[in-house]
Amino acid sequence: MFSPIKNTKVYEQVMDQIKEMIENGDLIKGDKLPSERDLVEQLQVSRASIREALRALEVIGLIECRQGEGNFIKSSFQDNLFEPLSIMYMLEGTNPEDILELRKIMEVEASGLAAKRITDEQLKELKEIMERFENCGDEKMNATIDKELHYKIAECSENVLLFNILRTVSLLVDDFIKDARKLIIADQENKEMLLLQHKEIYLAIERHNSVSARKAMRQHLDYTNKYIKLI
Amino acid sequence: MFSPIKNTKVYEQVMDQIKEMIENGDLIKGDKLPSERDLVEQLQVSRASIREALRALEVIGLIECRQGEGNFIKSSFQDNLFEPLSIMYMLEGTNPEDILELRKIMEVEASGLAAKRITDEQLKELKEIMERFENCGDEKMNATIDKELHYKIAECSENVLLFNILRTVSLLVDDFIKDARKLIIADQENKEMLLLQHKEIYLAIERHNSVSARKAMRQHLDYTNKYIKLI
DNA sequence: GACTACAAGTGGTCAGACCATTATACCAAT
DNA sequence: ATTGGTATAATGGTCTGACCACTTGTAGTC
Repeated sequence: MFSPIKNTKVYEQVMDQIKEMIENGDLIKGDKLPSERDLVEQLQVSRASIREALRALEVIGLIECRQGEGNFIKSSFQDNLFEPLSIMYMLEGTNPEDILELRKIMEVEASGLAAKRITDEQLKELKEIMERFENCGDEKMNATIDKELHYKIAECSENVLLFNILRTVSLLVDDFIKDARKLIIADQENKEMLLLQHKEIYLAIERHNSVSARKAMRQHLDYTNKYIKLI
Repeated sequence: MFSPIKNTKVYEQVMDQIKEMIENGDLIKGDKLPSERDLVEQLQVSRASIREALRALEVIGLIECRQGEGNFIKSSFQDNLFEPLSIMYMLEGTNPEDILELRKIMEVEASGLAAKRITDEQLKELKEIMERFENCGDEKMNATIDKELHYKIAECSENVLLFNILRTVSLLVDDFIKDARKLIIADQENKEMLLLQHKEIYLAIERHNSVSARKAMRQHLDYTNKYIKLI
């Protein structure tokens, strides 16, 4: 019958107005917001409220605050999801295997899409990463390149949303199972196995063979996931 | 050679301390934080800084602020991701089809997992929703039950992370293509088609047939996605 | 016993001050 | 002409103390 009264806080209204300007395109990536003191006059609220709103916009990844310079609309939104996802993971009583499962799902599909959509240009970049991967002795560097490779494949899926979420999920994996990667690579036999698996993925993508790419990625992640779970 | 000096702001330190207490389990779901004035004394900083930190924690979904009562650790984290994901979608120049594609990927896999893991109890609940879906004439109600069904299937995947992210992605879809669902349902022929498709999904899950469940869900989403893209 | 009115505690907002950092322009020394 | 210093203004960061708005509990009243 009745709907509850919503008590709109000032800082929420400030947030909304700024968000709206961004949605409307009045403010775009990299733009500088009016100074906090200007906003005080324009919006007729206290600076404290302005700042609370800005703080909120900052943590959701919309703006970037630089002391002495000003407040800016962020130009990269790649890491927005990490904080909230990390919190969800921590407090929702999540099974650690859930995250591996989720990553597998996304990575497999990303690989399939990449095989379909990758351009020659991107293929060259991917090949270059593969070569560095093969010729790399240092273990730490090896792990870095491994990440880079998966990252690149995800990017080639040409689905920004998938790419960014997958990236966030991978960060979570790294964060909570950070030692596993090293352990896997430390073993020489594994190392060769991994190299082989990556090669298969690469070749499938190169041939634009989506089915093979998904299969190769699935096998690869089944292998590494099994390893991680043992720890 | 050198690494940049990090200028740690006060509100960030406050955030970190509170987050740490939560990570350590000193504060758990539903707990009440000390009052802002208490925190001022304990942390020896101004209330403004405390409040900026609390605001930040609020928007990432960690705490809930209730005027007159206090600040509490949130007990549900289901909607944390929406804001940042929505922003990413808006500003990253995302192709609208990306989100449909992503939803399809996740929903198909969720359906497959649900077929594997669903309990008899959950099956009963799912069946009950299906029955309501069949016997429902009202279009608006129909859309609601449709959502409920997909939602339940995702839940039965027993992967909290997948469930929550899928839920968020679905919210995004609803938000940006909100009229499509009505249009689809408005057409009587479609309506029967959709009912049939849902039934197939349900039956596959009931038989714990993962492959069929994924296939049925994929066909269903191919159908609706095609419809949406026409608009 | 049920209702009312008040008081205490809490988050929400405001005003104004000062600190810390950055950018800029100008100047001096080389 | 380049480098380094200096003064200044603009901006974000922090602090203080006051008051408003809401929730809760309680003492008082009928």
